[in-house]
Amino acid sequence: MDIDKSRNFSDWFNTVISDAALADLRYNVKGFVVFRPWSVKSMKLMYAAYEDELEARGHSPSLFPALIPESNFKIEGEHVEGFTPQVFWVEQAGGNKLEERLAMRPTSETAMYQMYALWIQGLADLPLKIYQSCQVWRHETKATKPFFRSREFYWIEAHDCFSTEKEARAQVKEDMEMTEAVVHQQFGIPFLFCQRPEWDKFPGAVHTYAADTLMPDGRVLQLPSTHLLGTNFAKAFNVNYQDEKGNRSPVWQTCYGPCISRIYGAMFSVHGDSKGLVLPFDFAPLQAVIVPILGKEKDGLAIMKYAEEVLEHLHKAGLRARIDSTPSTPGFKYNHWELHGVPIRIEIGGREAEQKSLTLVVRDAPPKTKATIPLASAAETIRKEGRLLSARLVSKADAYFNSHQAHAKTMDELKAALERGFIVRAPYCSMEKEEGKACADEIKAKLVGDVRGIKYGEAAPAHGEKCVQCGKAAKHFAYVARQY
RNA sequence: GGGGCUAUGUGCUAACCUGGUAUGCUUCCGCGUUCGGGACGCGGCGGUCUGGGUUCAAAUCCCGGUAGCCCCA
Repeated sequence: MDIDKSRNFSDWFNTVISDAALADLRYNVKGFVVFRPWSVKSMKLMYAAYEDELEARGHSPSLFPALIPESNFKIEGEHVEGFTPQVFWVEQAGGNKLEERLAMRPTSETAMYQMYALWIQGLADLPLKIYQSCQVWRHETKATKPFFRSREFYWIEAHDCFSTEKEARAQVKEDMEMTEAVVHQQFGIPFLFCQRPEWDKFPGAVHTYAADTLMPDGRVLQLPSTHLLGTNFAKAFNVNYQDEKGNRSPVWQTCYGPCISRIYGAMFSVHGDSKGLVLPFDFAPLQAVIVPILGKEKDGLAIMKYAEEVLEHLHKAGLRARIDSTPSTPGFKYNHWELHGVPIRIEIGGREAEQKSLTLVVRDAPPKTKATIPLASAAETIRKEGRLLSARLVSKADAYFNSHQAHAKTMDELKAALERGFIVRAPYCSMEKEEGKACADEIKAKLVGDVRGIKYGEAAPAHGEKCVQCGKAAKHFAYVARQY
């Protein structure tokens, strides 16, 4: 495809979606896209990795209904206010108007917590840690973008209840650790965890922490967020437990929402190159593709027979592999599978069949880098090369992310860094709504930059630091970036 | 949320200004020759987003709808 994603990311993104058949954007409802097999296979692997991580940390799967009665939806005040503008409503069934309209869940707090109220009686029922993998619907801004911001998306939401604030805060921290373990270490996507400003929290939450990653066009994209809900929802939905003294108290809650379809978009955007997708070995639908080079008719049969033997060897080792025996020429297939991000290509012609060897090409290798290896150790070598490829992707992505960070003391410095596509740290007056929002609005209006919040765990600035915008004493270092 | 641009077969595109038989490439199907970095020949299938208006006549002009892309908030 040959498009430089750092020069024209939008063009690269749309081309790769269409050429690698990740999604079909021709479905005729705005903001809704058809996800095609090549992206879905990867997303299923990503779901599985995430679900394993959640279950290893004590979460259990459930499935809640997609429709939420309006009366449930309206129980928690801030939540209603925040989400109502985005809700799709079901108002009719079979031509009859419903007595009460039903919200298509934009998120499931109001579906799940009324059930939690029934399930939780005492300390023995806590902690309760439940997740579901599902799709949700939000009537987003008209600037929809496949994978990044669509009106229907596929995610996991984990909703946890505890008897103490301390445990809930520990859960928020664990959510961040899971994000590191999965999104960064496995998917290879670096990010910065920010505590969002008071004016930019999840509706109904006490605190919101969200992972921001950086796209090749210099805009940040929010990946998983985790929220300390406090006892707001528990009080509204009567999710109470009886403590040792016999008192009924509301539970402390957290929720965590990694959006797989968006993370997948971030993953291929971060790792892709001018030839197309580059996928981490563990999340590629195909880990190795065998391209037979048939030559003259009489050799053809022997070559195909040997290719089958190689495939069987790889399948026995548990690798996802196939032979591309379509009639196209080898050169066409090389380009085709590079576009699709298959990590390892195996070329098998007359020479390989004779020597019982195979020629190996790794997706991110410099042009014309090929190695010939013996069949006996092929699966082992492919696994090793796959691991190395994934590791290179993480370090390349980290290097890019780390080299696009800046510090600004003045609005001019901030402006310059934002224009270069950086995430910028700057001293900032306050994350409280009354004191700090005006500066964020100014920064948005003047510099098209968004105040993303403060970095989790980072120390406050020394005395004497002044807010980059208003010049008042800075309580925080804020992180500012252009956002999706 | 505001604005701009656009919609012709699977995809890209010509014709649109100046109304009159819809162009070429690609994909796809068939046959044959090919195969170590995007092969080729011959034959075939397939199209004016949608609703209304103007007109003898609409891909073309006008109005609405829907969808897409881009810019701004």
